[in-house]
Amino acid sequence: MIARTSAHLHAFFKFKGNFISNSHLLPPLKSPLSYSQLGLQCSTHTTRFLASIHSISFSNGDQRPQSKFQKLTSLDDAFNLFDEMTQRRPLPSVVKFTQLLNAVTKMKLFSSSLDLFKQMCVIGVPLDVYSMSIAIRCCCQLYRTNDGFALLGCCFKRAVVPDVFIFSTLLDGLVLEDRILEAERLFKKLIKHNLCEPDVVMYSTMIKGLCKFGSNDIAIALLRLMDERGCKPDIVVYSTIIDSLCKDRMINDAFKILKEMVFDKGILPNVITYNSLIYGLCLLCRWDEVSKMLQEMEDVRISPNFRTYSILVDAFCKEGKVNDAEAVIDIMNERGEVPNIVTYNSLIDGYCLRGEMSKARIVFYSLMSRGLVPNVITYSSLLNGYCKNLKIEEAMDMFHEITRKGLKPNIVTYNTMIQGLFAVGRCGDACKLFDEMQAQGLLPNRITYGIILDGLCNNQQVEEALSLFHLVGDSKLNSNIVVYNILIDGASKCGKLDIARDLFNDLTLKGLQPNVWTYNTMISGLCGEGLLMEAKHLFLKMDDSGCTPDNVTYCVLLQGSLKNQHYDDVETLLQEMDEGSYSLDASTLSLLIDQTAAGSLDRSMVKLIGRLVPKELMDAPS
DNA sequence: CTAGGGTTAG
Repeated sequence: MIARTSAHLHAFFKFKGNFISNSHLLPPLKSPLSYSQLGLQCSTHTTRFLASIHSISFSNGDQRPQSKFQKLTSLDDAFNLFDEMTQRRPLPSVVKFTQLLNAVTKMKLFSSSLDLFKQMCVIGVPLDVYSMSIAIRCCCQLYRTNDGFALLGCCFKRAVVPDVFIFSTLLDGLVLEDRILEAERLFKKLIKHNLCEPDVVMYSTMIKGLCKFGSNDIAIALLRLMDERGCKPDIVVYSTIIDSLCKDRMINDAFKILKEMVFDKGILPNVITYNSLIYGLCLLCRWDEVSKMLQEMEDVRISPNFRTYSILVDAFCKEGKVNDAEAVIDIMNERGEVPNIVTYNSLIDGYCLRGEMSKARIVFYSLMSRGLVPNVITYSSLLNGYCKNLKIEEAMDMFHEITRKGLKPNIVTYNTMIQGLFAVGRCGDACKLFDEMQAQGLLPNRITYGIILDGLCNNQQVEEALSLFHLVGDSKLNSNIVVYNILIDGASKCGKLDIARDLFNDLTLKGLQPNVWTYNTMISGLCGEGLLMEAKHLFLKMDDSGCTPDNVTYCVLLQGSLKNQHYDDVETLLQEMDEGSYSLDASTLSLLIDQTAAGSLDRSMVKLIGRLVPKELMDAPS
């Protein structure tokens, strides 16, 4: 089974290792810009689509605004109205058709909207810059930005001059598809060739793209540039940047930008800005400041909305503070913000992560009694809970329940289940499921890869994991510090410290930054082999390279020092911990107590040790 | 009659 497994995995990752898509480069544009110069290929589908578009002259219908377009609530109504309009003679104006198109687009029915657009072309409604921009937006929202560019080509052909709306929409499409290089290129061309003067929306779209790509600095540079060019950044631009900084845990920078917005530009934050900041503070577990933010919102009379509550519920659950999450849900109910399935999913996940499966099930039944329908995420959380508790049969039941309920397990479901099978040592079944997943048309991702490497390492198949790793080679999959952390841990735990060292050196050569985990794993491995000097050396090195040691680092080093009778080091470490507000974990603490009792550790340290005991351990009866 | 920002499973 093992041999079959590995051949299998190898074969897969060898050929599919690079499934993370690369952006396609746009050829440089020449002025004047034309569709073909944008270099985007039409699909056959698009070609047919274009072929169906004809320009025929039209008669003007009446021009008064009609509210019936906004009143449309169902697609059927829209189609009926469309049919009725096409029967009228003279044909209603393009404005009427565009209003209808817009109504359907507002319902997010982009495909239907495009169908209507095609029919408009067929019956000869002339296209103007408005109708074109809506059609292009539909393409872009459907992740068919290339088709959007094809329509841009139509604009050129029929002398519709594309405006800043159309270009912003296309830019947004490229950003949506992660084609950031092309987005940048398009943006620069537009400015360079004076095709349109970017407005605040276009800047904000480009800034969103830069943030998404992880270049907050460049995004901020663009913020400065727009200001210089006389385009005033507004709350959306600022909030985009603030949100990105918050997501990247750069909360201080986020507050700096916020201050600039408020004090230099006189723009007050709104509920969206607050939500971003609250999210960022939650990520960093800075609960005091979260509550300050909520207080501030109340002071300036901005009510928290559904998303605010959702962020809080989710954050509390992730922190294990499920009771606090429950309290937030109560508040939501009181204030008429009805919790939805996502809210309850967070709660279920919170209980599952704490292993409180019966409570998770209670929430599960209560959400159903409220008429909410569990989705694949609900089941995946429960599945994950059972897996983490090593209740593999229950997990399997849950897995099958998903299909029984007519839902489809997704990549997360499979990843979770595969991880669960590895956790109980059922490697063969894990691999079978890996096959099944692909048979279902799901592509393994970097998480799958990590789970498999980790699963192999923890089931005495480190060699297998390493050969899989080498086979994947220089692919993007291996440019991930997590992969190294798993392998370094696996290698050192089975006594292959040389390999662990090699991996550690290799990652730096690749330009990867070791993180706290990497250092902790290496230090732990070195301590395990009694190589205290080398471990201490690495400890100093990590601090030098800007990686702050955490509790784990100190506890690992303490345990190493204790087990190797380096009592001087124990004292130094304890003092450093005291100065840096670190705390002891349960196992290190009990080791310290044992050694003090046995007389090998000086009693003068007891007081110091006492200060390092975290509150949780004090309360726990042991 | 057309374009931009916030939460959500591993």
